[in-house]
Order: sequence, then C-alpha cells, then structure tokens
Amino acid sequence: MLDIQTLRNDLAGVAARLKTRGFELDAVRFEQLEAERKIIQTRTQELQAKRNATSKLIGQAKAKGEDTTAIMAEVGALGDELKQLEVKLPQVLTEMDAFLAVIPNLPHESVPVGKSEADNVETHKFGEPRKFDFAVQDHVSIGEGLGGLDFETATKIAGARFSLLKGPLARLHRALAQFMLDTHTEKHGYTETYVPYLVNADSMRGTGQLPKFEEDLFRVPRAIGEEGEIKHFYLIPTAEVPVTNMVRDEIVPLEKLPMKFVAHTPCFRSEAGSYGRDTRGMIRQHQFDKVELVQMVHPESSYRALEELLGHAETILQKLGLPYRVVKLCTGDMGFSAATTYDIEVWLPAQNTYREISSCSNFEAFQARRMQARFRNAAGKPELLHTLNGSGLAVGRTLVAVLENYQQADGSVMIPDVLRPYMGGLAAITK
RNA sequence: GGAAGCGUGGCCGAGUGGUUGAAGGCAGCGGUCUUGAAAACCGCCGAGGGCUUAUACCCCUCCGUGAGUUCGAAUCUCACCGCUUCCGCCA
Repeated sequence: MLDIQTLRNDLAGVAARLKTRGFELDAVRFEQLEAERKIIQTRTQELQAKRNATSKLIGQAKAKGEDTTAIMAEVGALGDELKQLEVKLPQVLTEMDAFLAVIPNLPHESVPVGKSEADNVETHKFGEPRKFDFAVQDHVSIGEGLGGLDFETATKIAGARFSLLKGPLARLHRALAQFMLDTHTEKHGYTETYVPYLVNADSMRGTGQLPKFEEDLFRVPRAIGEEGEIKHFYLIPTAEVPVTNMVRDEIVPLEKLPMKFVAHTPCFRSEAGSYGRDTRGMIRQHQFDKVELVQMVHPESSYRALEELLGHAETILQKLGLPYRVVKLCTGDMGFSAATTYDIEVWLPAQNTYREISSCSNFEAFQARRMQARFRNAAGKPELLHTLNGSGLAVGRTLVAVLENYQQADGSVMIPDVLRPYMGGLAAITK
C-alpha cells in the first residue's frame, strides 16, 4: 500500500511513476473520493465533538442535581445527522482503502524503465556454461532415465503440474534444501523458522497477494461467517507470506533490527493463466519447495540489505558450481509489491538459456504499511520498517539445474561436492 | 466437540454507566545527586487519524472484533474471534 499522503501531495508525480510499470492511476477517482472523505470526516468529527462536550455538561448538571431535560433535547437534535454520517464515513474510508489496495508499489528510482522481460538489465554473471561432447538431455529424460522422476504417477495421484521423486533423486532434493538452510543459518546469520502453510486472508493482504491476485492462490474453506459467507484458509504461494507476517501489527524494538529469517516450505500456486507454459518437467508446478530468505530492516539500510540478501542467494549457486546471471528487473516486469527486484537465473543446458531460480526484492514500506509492521525509532516513535525477501533458492529448479549441468554421457549425474555429505557420501547417481 | 474462566497502553495490572485515554508498577527517556556508575528523588512517557508549513495547538477514534442499549460505555446486552484450565476425541 502506498502512503495516502504522497498521493495527496503529489498525485501527478505518483501517477507518472506508476505509469512506468504499466499501471494507470485513476487520479480523478482519487480526487473525488478524497474530497468526499474530507467533507464527511470533518463534519462527523465536528458533531462528535459537540456531542461529547454536551454529554459532559449533562454529567456535571446531574451531579449537582440540576434539571437536564433542556440539554438532553439539544444533544438529541444532533442524533440524526450524526448517525447518518457515522454510517457513511466508514463506507467512504473503505472505498478509499479498496482503491489504495490495488495500486502497486512505486519503483525505486534506480529501476530501469521498461515494458517487459526483454528490458531487464543484466548486472553480472558467474561461471561458464559447460561444453558438452555428447547430446545433452533435459532433466525429465535424465530423471526418468535414472528411475527417480515419475510424472505419470504424479499425474495419476494429483494431476498435471505435480511431480514425484524417488530414491536418490528424492534424497538429492532433500539434500539441497538442507544444504541451503545450513548455509543461511550458519554462514549468513538467518534464524531458521517453521511456519504455517495455510494462512488467513489478513496475512495474504499483508504481503500483497490479496485482494488482487486471489486467482493465483489455492484456498480451502474453513468456516462460515455471520452473513453466511465462507471464510478460507489460503495455501502459501511462498514462505514470504507467513514469515513476513510475523511482524504484522507489531512494534519491534530498534535493537532487534535487522531481523533475518529463513524457512523451507512447500509453495502452492494455481498457475492460472500459465496454460501451455513450461508444461514439461519440474519448472512450473502447483507444488514446489523453496528455501526463502526474509529480512525486516531499518529503512535506511534496506538497499544495502538487498545487495546482501542477493549475495546470500548467489552463494548457494556458487557453492553448487552452477553458472548463473543476475538481472535487475525493469519497471514493467516487477511484481506488485516490489520497489526493486533482482532475479537470479541459472544456466539450463537443455534449454540453452538462463532460467529464473530466485527473485530478491526490496518492498520498502509497502508491505509494512499494509501490515502495520513497525519499529521504535531513535526518537522513540513507531515507524514503518522495510521488508525484503528472496529465494535462497527454489529447490525444485535447483534440482533441475543440478541434473542438467552435472549430467554425464552415460546418463548418470555427478553430485556437487558440497552436497555429498548430505547424500551419505554418494559421488554420483547412476542407473 | 462439551464446561468454566479470561481478553485493558511496550510489558504487568486496577478499573462495573458520567470531566477515565484510562490508577499503580516495570521498562524506556530527560534531570538532580555522583569522579563515574548504581541507588534515591523529580519530571516525561500508548496508537491511529483529521486539520495544518508543522513531529506546535485543537479535534476525532481506539480498553480482542463487530453489532446493540444510552444524552453518555472499558464498564450493560448479543454475536464472533482468540487464550487458559478441565473433560472427550485424536496424529
């Protein structure tokens, strides 16, 4: 959520910045709502003040044993108008809130302006794609060849966009997650967390998935509300949601910042609107595991924290010896809540290209404002903190990258050195 | 699922219809004292919003959430949510 004050102060400027990311701000509507709000709110407060003052007089008069019928009639006269306004005011405020809730974050000034993925800017690269002297297979062929990857059975059990791992491949999947968690907790100073995989609507609103992106989420009915409406739990699309919401409605002491958490969770995405894309293999699934890094920091240090967090995610790929590149997303390609995003793209030999394996973002105060997540600043006043997160990394896609980059001519796969302790010393997965 | 109890400011904890946004304590901040610190003493000290150049006044709202009764509600009524304890069931 944007600060309503910035819209009041510089509506045209905000509209212009939002336009760079393809969002048309309805400035006329905002001004209408704002004008209406102002009239109703000031009048309501005026009447409330009058009522309060008069009611106090009644109390005083009664204490002295005086007759109060005249004053009581006076207050009664306020009643009708006040009651109407007290109904109207929350309606207008709710409308304004709904208006603000679907406005994306302002891109940071350093973000390249662009329309799509094609306008993203590569910042740096690591490693050289390996040269193969045999026909490269993709991860599906490799995994199925090793008898450890079984999409047919997954489809029977659940449906399309699910996968089933067996034996050493299932263990490799677990090893990757373990390795990532250990690295981030032992080397990068993150606190490991275990969090709910089903969350309430407030949490989804807090991080920005709701109200705009409900169709991307899986939800399960939970209870029937007072007006007969069904209340839902939502399956988390990323651990960002439960972890970031830890600080919702909190005021954390200054000395607790920065807070750094890591969580390994499954992620659930409906992938509505991605029909036909990445239908083969494990790249785009309804369920996948991810190790997520989340930081809550002082506003002054959030951009330093973003570079740091990006580095933490990169470390994993470096230790695994996987070539990658980092791109800074342009205004048109960034997610709804982000002010700045770096994507890390890992080299996939079978696709002969780099594919996203991590997305690291600074949300500045956008999520914090929705969540009312604050810290007590040096002056002792509550102030919105900044939130960041990034994948460190997507486990399924990392498995894909390991299989493809470490494949051998005979169909076996070498295990990267850092993973061998997690694989019981195994050096390669063979048929 | 059944029964009982409870939800008050960063924390603990008074408060059962009238100048109560809320006693008291802790923590925090400022000061006196001290070579310094501690102790003691004095003062300050909730949040959101409106108005505004203003973190100055002034005003509004908030005592789990939402409705209701009333001129007036933290205090009364109803519903919901959450927590605690006991019983039942259960991985």
